[in-house]
Amino acid sequence: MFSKACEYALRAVIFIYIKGVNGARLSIPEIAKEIDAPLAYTGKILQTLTREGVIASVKGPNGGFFVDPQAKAVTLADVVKAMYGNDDVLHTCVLGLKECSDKFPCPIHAQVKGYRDHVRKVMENTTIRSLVNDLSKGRTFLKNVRQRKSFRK
Amino acid sequence: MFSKACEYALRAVIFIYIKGVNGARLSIPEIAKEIDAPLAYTGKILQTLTREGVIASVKGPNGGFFVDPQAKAVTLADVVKAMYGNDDVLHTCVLGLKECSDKFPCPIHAQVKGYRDHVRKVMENTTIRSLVNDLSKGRTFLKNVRQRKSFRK
DNA sequence: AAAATAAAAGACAAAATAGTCCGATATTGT
DNA sequence: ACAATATCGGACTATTTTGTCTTTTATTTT
Repeated sequence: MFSKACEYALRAVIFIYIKGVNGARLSIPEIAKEIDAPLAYTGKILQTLTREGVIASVKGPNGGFFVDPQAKAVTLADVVKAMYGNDDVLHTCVLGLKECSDKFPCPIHAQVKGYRDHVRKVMENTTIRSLVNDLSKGRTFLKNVRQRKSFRK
Repeated sequence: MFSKACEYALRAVIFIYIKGVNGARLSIPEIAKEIDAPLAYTGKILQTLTREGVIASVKGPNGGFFVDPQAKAVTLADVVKAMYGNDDVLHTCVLGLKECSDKFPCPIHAQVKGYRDHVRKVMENTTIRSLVNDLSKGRTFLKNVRQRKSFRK
């Protein structure tokens, strides 16, 4: 659905909101490790997110990435837009038709339209902040837990 | 959502089912033009679809691509599988987690799960044949109609 | 002020995807 | 049998995406 870069971006921003809400600053290595993404590539992505105002950063010792306390609420769609430059990906037709719409539907428009609209609304209406609670309580997860072969008791 | 190759493939197969149901054979140029895709690339894709048994073909004069009358019903998911070699794309997590599931959900799993499953079911349960009627009656479309500037009356 | 630290910036490199081209092969009509 | 036609198969090119590396710049600590 989304590019790797966008997936990493979403995971990174969510992570920063968990650990960085109190103003704490997160380094590239910390973030890359937590979201299970390549280190240098994660740096590139964080750079883009900062430039686009999704997160904030400071250089130097004790620097890193954090949540700008006076920025307005960031949604999942905001992250997507920051990474692609637009939110076309939330609107595109499954068959790739540029003009697919209710009035000019592709053969499976009726069947999937509801889904696409729903996902778009979820992305537009879900703030990153709203995801933090479940995550920090361990009800949702940001990366795959390695399955252990067995436990010694 | 899908690769360009997969989009072309879906459009191509649907078209072949419209024009080729009575055993008529469609050439690469005819198909490429109708689905608005690059000629040679369309050839490549049709080759794959034929190899995978989604459609049939004969070489030589009056040859081309057609619907094998004794093949079992082809679904949208069959086309997707033919192009990717699997149907992973119908199962993947929005955030790119390999193990995302009800028991081990990503932060937005709950919000999008129902609809992802819906799309998968649509793809698996919708046969190409079932799309033909609306299409040939002009209720759905396979390519963008160029908008004319004006009509002379 | 100097040293240390961490992100920013930009040039590269690798891999995947998209797309082209051409010779070989199969089929049909004459 | 021969010529014409259309897909098949594979090599090749182009573009985009993914990822790395090195230098510069900003900030903080000593």
